[in-house]
Amino acid sequence: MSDRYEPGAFEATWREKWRRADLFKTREEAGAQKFYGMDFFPYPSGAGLSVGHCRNFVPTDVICRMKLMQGFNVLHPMGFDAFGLPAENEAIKQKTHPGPMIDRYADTYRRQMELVGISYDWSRSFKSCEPSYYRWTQWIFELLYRKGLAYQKNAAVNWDPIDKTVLADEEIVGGRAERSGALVEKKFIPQWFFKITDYAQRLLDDLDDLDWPDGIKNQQRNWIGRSEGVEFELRIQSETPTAKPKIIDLAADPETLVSPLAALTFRVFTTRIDTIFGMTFCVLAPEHPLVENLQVSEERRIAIKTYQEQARALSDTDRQVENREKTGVFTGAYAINPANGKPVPIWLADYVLATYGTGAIMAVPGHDDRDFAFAKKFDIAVIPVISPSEGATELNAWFKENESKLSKAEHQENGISYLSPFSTLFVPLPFVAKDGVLVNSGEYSGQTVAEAQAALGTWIEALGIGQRKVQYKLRDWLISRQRYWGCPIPIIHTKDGDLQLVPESQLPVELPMVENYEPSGDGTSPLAHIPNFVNATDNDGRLGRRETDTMGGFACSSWYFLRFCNPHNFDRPWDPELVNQWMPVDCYVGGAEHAVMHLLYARFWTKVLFDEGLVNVKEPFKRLENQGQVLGHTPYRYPKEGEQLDMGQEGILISFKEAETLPESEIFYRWARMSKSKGNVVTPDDAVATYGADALRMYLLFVAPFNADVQWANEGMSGQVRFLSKIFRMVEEYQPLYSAQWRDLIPFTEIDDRARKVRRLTHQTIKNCTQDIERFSFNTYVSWLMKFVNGLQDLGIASATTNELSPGTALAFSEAVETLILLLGPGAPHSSDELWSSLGKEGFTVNIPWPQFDSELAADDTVTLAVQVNGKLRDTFEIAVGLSNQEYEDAAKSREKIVHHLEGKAIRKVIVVPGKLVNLVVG
RNA sequence: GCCCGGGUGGCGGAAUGGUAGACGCAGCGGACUUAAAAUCCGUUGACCUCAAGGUCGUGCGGGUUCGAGUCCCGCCCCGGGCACCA
Repeated sequence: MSDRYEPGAFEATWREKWRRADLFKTREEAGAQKFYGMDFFPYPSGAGLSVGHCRNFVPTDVICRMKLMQGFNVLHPMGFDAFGLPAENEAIKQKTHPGPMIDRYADTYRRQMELVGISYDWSRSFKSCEPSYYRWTQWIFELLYRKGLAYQKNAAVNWDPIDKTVLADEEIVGGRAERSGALVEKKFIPQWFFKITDYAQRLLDDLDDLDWPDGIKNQQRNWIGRSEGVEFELRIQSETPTAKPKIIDLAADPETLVSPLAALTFRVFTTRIDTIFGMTFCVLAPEHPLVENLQVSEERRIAIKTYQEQARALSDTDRQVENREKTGVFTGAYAINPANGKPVPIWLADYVLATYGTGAIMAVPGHDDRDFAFAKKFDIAVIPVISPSEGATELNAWFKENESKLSKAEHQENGISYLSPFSTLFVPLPFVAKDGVLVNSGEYSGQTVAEAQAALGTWIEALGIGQRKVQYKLRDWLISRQRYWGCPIPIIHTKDGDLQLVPESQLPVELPMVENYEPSGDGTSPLAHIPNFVNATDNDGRLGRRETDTMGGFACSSWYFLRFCNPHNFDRPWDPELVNQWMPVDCYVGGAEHAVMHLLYARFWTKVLFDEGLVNVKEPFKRLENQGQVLGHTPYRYPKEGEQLDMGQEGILISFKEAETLPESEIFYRWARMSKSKGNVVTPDDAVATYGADALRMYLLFVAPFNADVQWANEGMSGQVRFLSKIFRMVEEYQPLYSAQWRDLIPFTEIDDRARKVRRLTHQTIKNCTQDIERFSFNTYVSWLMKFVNGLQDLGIASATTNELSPGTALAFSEAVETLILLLGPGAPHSSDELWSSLGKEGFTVNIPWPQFDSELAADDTVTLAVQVNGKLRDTFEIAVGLSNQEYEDAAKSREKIVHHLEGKAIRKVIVVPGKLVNLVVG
């Protein structure tokens, strides 16, 4: 063996030995505990892996390898998320078929993962585009359909004109398609949805018990967007416009009551029912169906139509511009505020969304920012009904006195400025805080917001015009894609326009292998233009039409973790016994960008499958960890005069080659996510060739906390080369004195002070390494190993061969060397095996039991006691552990330096933290 | 605007309310060497001081505590997510 880390000499050899020994085939020993460790399902891109990807799966590998050594049955699989837009787009660009292309790319991924020594059980691998897999994706689709959780409806959807497909809300960022960057357009076509909204509450509730990063849990909570409120009905009165709208007293006007218009109603949802007395207008979304039924003058009808068309033409981006000026149009109709019987105008405005709640709101400009902005622009009354509790009484009195002045007409003349007389009594409007008291609200005046919400909710329910309701922002999951490269939806449209499921026995509906699969661009899938595919016989033997949309890739990744438990089952998606044996995934590792897509969908499917009794877990991923990104040093140049920059860019991306040719004043560097297009990718191939796989692994672990971003520097790996070399040298030098029998001999050998220190260090290191791997603190895991090596050197292991060692010390060093090699195993498995064999041992360290720490051996017999005077550190000294508080106190007081600080002062208080610190409070 | 993270030496970062800066990188000084590489030893937060020693120091301002990087209140800055969701 060499006295340094020479990866070229042994790493590939060990990987070959692991492969031949089938070392990572999943062990399923009866009686052993299980550990399911998994990385996110990767899409194998043509660029291959970068060291950034390794940052994900090296740590997972470390924890899986430790669990293997601890005797767990470990399931550590890897497969490929092969269906979907990225693969199809890439294949179109390359003028090839996505199937074979993905196979090639996946092979590259696998080769690179093996190069880094990841312990995947490849016998369980699959790609989501294989019929043997997607057969069961379709099977689950059918299950959802039968349960009423999959449905088709004509919907306004997000249309990506570049990728020529429909996209889910989640795939749109700032009005642009996340993938293609295209401005998303609106399109009305029939779409398939999964009814995830039925599970909103459970998806929210069950987050509480998950061991996930708080950030991800919060993102999911926000995405689900639960809010509690009241939904109630408003009656409408249409009327022809007059110069000044007259106020209609419904009760006093029998005509309005018999008029068919009087029966017109619409519903609104509010979370602030306590502000109902302050409702001064209502707003309908432009798309609200009621608008067509309003009887209004021709003039108004035209204005309304114009506004509706404007709103429809508006792209989502335009509509979502920050602080956009409010727009709207008065419908000419009035609704009756049920709280006080007063009519309020009904407006149309696009700040109310058709897709949330009822698509209509009661507007309370006094206590809502948006309503206030709208009221201000269109000069609508603003009536305060909530006040900070101080001053509420005076305010109420003022309202009582001035009630007559508060008519609508009066207000319109005075704008909102009429509030100024009591501005001293009132905070500026809109007052949106909830810690206030009702004013100007009839019998509810004086109640707190919370009290009034309860009372008014009850009142609405008793009146029979509404009820308390919970609303969610979560929308149903849009699953269909008008594209070729995806899992076909197993549905046949019959002649009569009915939908039928393809019988289970006929699954999978296979994707036809065709040459031309490019998007048709007409809003239909390319599959619609393949007669052999489209023409199908329905279940009654008649000619029907096959559904030609395919499922988005998130369907495939919503259950793959179940298939890994039983990947080659031909008859069933999985054997429940096997799935229940392995599930849930104990540790799931991947990027934070999937917070509200994949992770929410997979949870939804798992719950549906749980309800069906097909799995016995309600949640798929017990623990989730997000790795930080690896950023590459990326050169840019400043723009030349007149040159256009992309949004948010400060310069123009250039290659490293180009950067070398330009003067320093014209270029600058930024840290950017590694990507092929930025040319800043460091591949594992390069890193392994130059520094070695173990050096790469150790550097990835050590460079930063697991979830923090990393600024990549190749030089960092040379530090790990140095550290590993140090270990090789140490083991090489100690090898002649190594005794494999240390465990048996130590009990019969005298352990001197030095031996005790060696053993203490060894056992403390075992404890710390085990704990830190468990809690994903890999950087400190590596640093404990470094301290271990440094410590053994300080204890003279290097001079062991030249100096006489006591038998006990020699055995203690043998234990230490062996332990070091085993603790190193998860991080640097090649080196671990190489060192292990250099001690004359057979086999692989991954099969050797993980070292056990002995708390007695790990315990210190002396401590460094810190002595503070008035909280300031004044002295430290070594003292035995296990003394009484009094003994520590006395020892501290007798220290020379301390005596000096105590001179002439009285000790008022003494705090003793046993074995740590004594704080003397003097005055 | 709302919701999450985060702010510690020249750099990456450590630190269950108890000795701030572990471990490493980079630097500096030295040993070995004809020389270099490799390796080893020492040193490295700032300031005051010949020294012993002392003062300050974890984004800013307050507070709780015998004791605060850590807890509380109020801000500032950076990163991420959501956003006219009633």
